Amino acid sequence: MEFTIEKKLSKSLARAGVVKTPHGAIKTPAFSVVGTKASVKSLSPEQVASLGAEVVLANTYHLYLEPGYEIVKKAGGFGKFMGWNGPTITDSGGFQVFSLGAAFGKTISKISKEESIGDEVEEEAGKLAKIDDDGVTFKSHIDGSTHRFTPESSMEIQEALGADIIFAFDECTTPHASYEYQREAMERTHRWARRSLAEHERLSGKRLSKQALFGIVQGGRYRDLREESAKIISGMDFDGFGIGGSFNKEDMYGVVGWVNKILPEDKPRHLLGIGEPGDLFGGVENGVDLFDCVAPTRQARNGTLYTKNGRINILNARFTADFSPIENDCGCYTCSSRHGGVSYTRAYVAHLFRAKEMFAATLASIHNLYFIVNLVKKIRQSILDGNFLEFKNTFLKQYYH
RNA sequence: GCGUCGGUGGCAGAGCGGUCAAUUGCAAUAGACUGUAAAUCUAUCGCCUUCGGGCUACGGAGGUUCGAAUCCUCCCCGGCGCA
Repeated sequence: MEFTIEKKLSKSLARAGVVKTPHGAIKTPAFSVVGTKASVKSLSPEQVASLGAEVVLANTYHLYLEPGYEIVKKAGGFGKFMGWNGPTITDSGGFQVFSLGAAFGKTISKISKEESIGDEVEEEAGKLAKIDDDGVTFKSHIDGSTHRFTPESSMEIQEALGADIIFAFDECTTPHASYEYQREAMERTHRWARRSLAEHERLSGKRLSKQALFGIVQGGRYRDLREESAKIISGMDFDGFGIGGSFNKEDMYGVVGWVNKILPEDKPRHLLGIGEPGDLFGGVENGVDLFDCVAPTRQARNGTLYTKNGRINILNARFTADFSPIENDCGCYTCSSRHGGVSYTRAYVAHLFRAKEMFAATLASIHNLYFIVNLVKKIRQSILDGNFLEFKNTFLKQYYH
């Protein structure tokens, strides 16, 4: 992997560049589509490509459970397995430490909107992930069977999955964890980062085209932890960096800025799991090159669609007889007239959702992914054109009016 | 005509003397979703409300009872059986 910066802005940390991978280039800033189980839910790889996506991210834990990493390895890696020829990324399974651990059975998100920080009572009962210093023991959410992930096994699996960019095994914490716990988890993530790096070297040292390994910065919402983590992870020989963990919604961009001021400028930074429209501007402005997020596809499947005037819920009664496209001047397949001279209408998409037709998910996902992927492309162009701030202000004013 | 079973909130369908404005599912109306445990989840879902409560309701009309969706009588409607 190779990273070059084409243009940097002087008034912010924003930059535009290119990440070159063995499977093609990613023009950054870029949004990586999420295809957790080697499938972007409800979309074919052709649809993913034609909406403009350049890179797909899959998940180590999920592919380890099914179909198993040996199968994916035999297939030639998850990209080849699913029929995606472009660049690929795998997450390490670190997010499942959170989602199957502290967050399991609860409504908490990695983004906190309240001030209820540090008041979470830790309960072990019911969790599917148990953390110790050496690794994490998971109970499969599919059949309850027990599995063990360590930094070493995550590297081994990710090597088999064959993505161009892989991540160090980390612990994603909840935003409700105390400062003491955030520190403990961060320090553990640092030790795991060293082990991930060492194992990756051992596994791929002999290979010519080794996978790029990104280290992950943690530290929750605390400035001293985030800066300490950025320094320590920067000091390791990673090819790029992930910014992970939990955030408080209102100070998320600030946290990203603290970290990116410390991370080496010449390596790409991936803001893990973030990607709602407003967040993309905040991320880019604070030095982020890569994003991935399930929000566009998950929300699409649940009827929430992005428009430049904000989100709409296509299931609302007011759309049942609305024969205009989801968004008038949108260039996506769903909104354009590429398929027989007419666009799909809000009324039709609403009907598909109400009738529980699978095609609803496809049309909605195409629209949302196009919206997000293209928004990041426009952000990139605005950096190159030198009008990032104007674009940001115009967009956000209209979107969050 | 006789017998029999049944008529419950938009639909299906529980309840069978009080704790019933009435279980549950669906539909409906909103909301949520940020490295996918998710084509999921949450709330509301008779009318009014100063959110304490008030009012009208289980085919219709009477009745029994302190109290009825629940028991009795008659009527209306539907299924089935016999004529």
